Amino acid sequence: MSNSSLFFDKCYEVVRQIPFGRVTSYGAVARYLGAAKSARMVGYAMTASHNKDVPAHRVVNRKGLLTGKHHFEGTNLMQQLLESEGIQVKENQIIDFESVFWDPAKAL
DNA sequence: CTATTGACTACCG
DNA sequence: TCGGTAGCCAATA
Repeated sequence: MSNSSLFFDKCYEVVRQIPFGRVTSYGAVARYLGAAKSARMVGYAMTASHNKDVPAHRVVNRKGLLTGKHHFEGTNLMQQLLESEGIQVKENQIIDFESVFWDPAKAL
């Protein structure tokens, strides 16, 4: 059952609500959770999200850069997943990032 | 207990 | 425009 008292689990819930073909940033999630200064914690939570049903590949830094791709299997799995959703990625950076950006604060 | 590290972000020159 | 630095908070050694 959902222990939403944990900051990590809150991150998972938000990330899980990211619609198909959209992405968001660590800071956006952190800000939505009321911890704008804890963007690093969101990324830290993603490291532990391997066992959860969390589309961590849809979460990137505020520049649209795939900083966490090294945590996925292989070397380009994260990019491949994004491209599979219709998101163009070049040099570990999402193209037209603003267009695919999904803000939880606005959507929720 | 302190020090180091990290899937970040904002500020400064 | 761009690179470096500081602040941030939790986990790990």
